[in-house]
Amino acid sequence: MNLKELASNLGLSQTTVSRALNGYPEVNETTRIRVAEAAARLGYRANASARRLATGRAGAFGMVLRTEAYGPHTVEFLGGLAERLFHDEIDILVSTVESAEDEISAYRRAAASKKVDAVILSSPYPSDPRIGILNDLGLPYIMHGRSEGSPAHAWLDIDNSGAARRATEHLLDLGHRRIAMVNGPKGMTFANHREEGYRAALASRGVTLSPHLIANTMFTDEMGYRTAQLMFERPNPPTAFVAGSMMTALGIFRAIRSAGFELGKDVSMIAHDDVFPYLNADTMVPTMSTTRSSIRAAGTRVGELILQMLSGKPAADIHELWPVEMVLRESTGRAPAGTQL
Amino acid sequence: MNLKELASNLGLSQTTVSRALNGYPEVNETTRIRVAEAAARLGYRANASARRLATGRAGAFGMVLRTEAYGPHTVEFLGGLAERLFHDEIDILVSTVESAEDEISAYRRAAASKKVDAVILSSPYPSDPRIGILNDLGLPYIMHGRSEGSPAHAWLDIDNSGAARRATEHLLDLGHRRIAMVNGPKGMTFANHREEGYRAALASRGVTLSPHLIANTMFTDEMGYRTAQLMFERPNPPTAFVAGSMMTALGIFRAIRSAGFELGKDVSMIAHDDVFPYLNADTMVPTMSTTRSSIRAAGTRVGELILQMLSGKPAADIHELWPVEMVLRESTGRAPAGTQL
DNA sequence: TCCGGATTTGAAATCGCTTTGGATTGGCAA
DNA sequence: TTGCCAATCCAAAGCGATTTCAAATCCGGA
Repeated sequence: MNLKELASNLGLSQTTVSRALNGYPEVNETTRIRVAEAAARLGYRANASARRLATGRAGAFGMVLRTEAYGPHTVEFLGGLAERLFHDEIDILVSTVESAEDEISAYRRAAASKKVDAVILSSPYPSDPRIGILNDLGLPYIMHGRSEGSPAHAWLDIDNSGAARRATEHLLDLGHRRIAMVNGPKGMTFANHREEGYRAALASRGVTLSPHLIANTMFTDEMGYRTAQLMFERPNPPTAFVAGSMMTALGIFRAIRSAGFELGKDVSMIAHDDVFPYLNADTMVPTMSTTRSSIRAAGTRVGELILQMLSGKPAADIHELWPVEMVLRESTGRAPAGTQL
Repeated sequence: MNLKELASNLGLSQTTVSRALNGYPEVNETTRIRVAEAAARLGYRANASARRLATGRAGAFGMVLRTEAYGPHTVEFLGGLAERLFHDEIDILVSTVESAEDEISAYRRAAASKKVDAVILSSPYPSDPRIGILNDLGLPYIMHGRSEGSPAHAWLDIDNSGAARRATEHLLDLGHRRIAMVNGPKGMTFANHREEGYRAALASRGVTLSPHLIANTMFTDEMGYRTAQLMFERPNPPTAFVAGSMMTALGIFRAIRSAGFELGKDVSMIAHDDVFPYLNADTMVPTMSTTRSSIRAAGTRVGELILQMLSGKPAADIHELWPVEMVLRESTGRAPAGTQL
C-alpha cells in the first residue's frame, strides 16, 4: 500500500492525501477524517526512505559506541533516549567502532550519506577533536558530558566536580584523612572534574593530597578490586574511598573484605551511582552511600534537547548542568580512632 | 556532492558512475578507477535515503528493547551485532517500548514504512506471539533464543538446558543435595530450559526436588540477594546455588556472607556468565565457577545469520545451538559434612 | 447576477539514486 | 568490405513520498 494506491482508493490526489495525513491546514476537515480513516483501515504508512528523500530529513539520530568505552550505562542512556524519541518517530541508529579514527570516519559517512539528522557524543575529552570535525561537517550534535577546552557546543552534563567535592567533604567531616579517589580513565572530562572536586575538598580542609591515593581506571569490578588491593598493601592505606562507579565500588568492596576490614566501620566508601535497575545501592549489605544521577533521565533529556536544537535553538544556548544528589547510607561511618593523622 | 555533480565532474553519465561505484562488471577498469578516485577525492557518498528508495532495501536491521527486559547484556549483544554489520554498512535501529503491545506495533510500523530489512527478537517465550505477526507482516527476523512451541523460525540459542544440567551435576558430584536454582523470569524459554536441565540432573541422581529451592526472578543483584536470604531463613537451606546470571550471583554472594557462610566452603555456587568486560568471574574473591557463553559473540553471529537469511537461506534452516562451557573455580567446593541428607 | 477572495483540490516537478533497454564503438572472422 | 559479438556507455524511467504552482469550487457582497 503506497500513497498512490491509497489516493486512488479514495478518489483523491496524492497531494491531498499527503496533506491530510501530515496535518496541513488547507484540507477540508471531513476529507481529512476520511483519509485518516482509510489509512488506518488499509494500514498505510509512508515509506520512510521516500519521505526522507523528499523532505531531506533523515528522521534518525546516530550514536557511535566505542567498543572500549561502552558499558552497562550505555544501554540505560540509550533506553532513556529512545523513550523520548519514540513518540516523534525518530530512530536511533547505533554503530560500534574500535578506535577514535573509526569513530570519526563513521561521522563522515553518516554526514555524507545523510543517514542521520544529528549525533550524540559521549565520553568527551577536554579538547575533543570530534567537535571541530562535526562543526566542519555541519552535522548537528549534542554531547553527553562536555568538553571544556573546545568551542561552544550543546551539552548536558552532571556536576561531577560538585559530586566528588561533596562526597569527599562528607568523608572529611566523618574524620577521614586518607581518602582514596578511584576515578575514571585519565584525561576524560568527567574524570578531571571529579579530581578537581576531590582536590578542592581536601584543599578547603587543609588536608594534603597523597598522589598514590588517586587512581584512574576503567569502571570495572576487577579494576576496582586491584586498585584498592594495591592501596591496602602500601603504607598509610586509605580509610575511605570515593568510587567512580558502582562497578568499581563492588570491586573495592571485595578488596576491603579481603583485607579483613568491614565496610562502613573500618573503611568507608561513597560511590557514584548512575542508577541501574539491576544494581541497587539501597539493598546492598551494607547499603551503599552514593552520589547519584539517573543516566536514563539524562538520555531522555538529551533527546529533548536535540529536538529543540533541530527546531532552531542555537547549540551555544544548550548547556545543562545537572546537580547530583548525595544519599548517605551505611557504607560511610566515622573514621576509626587513630587514623586521623 | 551528489551523483549528478560527480558524474558531470567526470564527464560521465550517472549510470556509469553508479555502476563503477557499485562494482558492476560492465564498466571499464580504468574508468572504474578514475571514478573511485574522484569519489574519494570529492568525498562523495551515495545519499542513503535515495539509494534505499531506489533499491527497496533499507540497509538497516531493527531491534526493539522492552524496557523491563533489557540490561547490561543488551549492549553487549548490540556491540557484537554492530561490529559484524559495520563492514556491510548496515545500520542498527533501536527503539524501546514499554509493553508487549507496543513492541508489536513497533514492528507493524517498521514493516509498513519499510524502515528495516529484518528485526532481531530477544527474550522469547515458548509460544511467542511475535512470530506469527512477523510472519504475517513478511518481515524477516531472527531470534536470539528460541521459541519452541512456535512455527519454524530462524534462531541462535545457547544450550541452557545442558548448562544447567552440567552445573547441577557437578554440584551433585561434590556431594551437594540441597541445590537451589535461581532462575530467570518464569515462562521465558531459556528459564524453562534451565529448569529442565536442573530437574534432569536431580532426577538422574535420584535426588528429590524441593520446590522452594527453585526461584524465578529478574536478573538483578537485589533479587539475588533477597531470594537467597529467604532460602536461608527456611529450614533445610541450600548448600549450593545455580545462579542465572552474574548479577544474581553477586546478590546471592552477599546473602551468603550475611548469613555468616563462606562461599566455596560452606556454600557453593555456579553462575551463568554472559561474559561482561567489566565483571570478571576470574578475578572475584573467591573466583566464581561459571557456565559461560559470550553474548557478544552471539550478537556477531546473529548479524552473520541474518545476512545469510536475506541472501536467500531459508529461515527454517537457520538453527544454531551453542554449547556452553563450564569453568570451575573457587566458588564450588565439596558439600560440608552432615548436609548430604 | 456577477465578481473577488477564501477554501479545497490536483498536476507535475522534485529529491538522488538504481536499473532497464538501448546506443555506440572496436575488433575480428567471413 | 561487411556483419556480428563484446565491451562500454548513456538517456530515461522508475522508487514513493513532499511541495510548488495553478485550477476549481464556494461564498457573501455589490
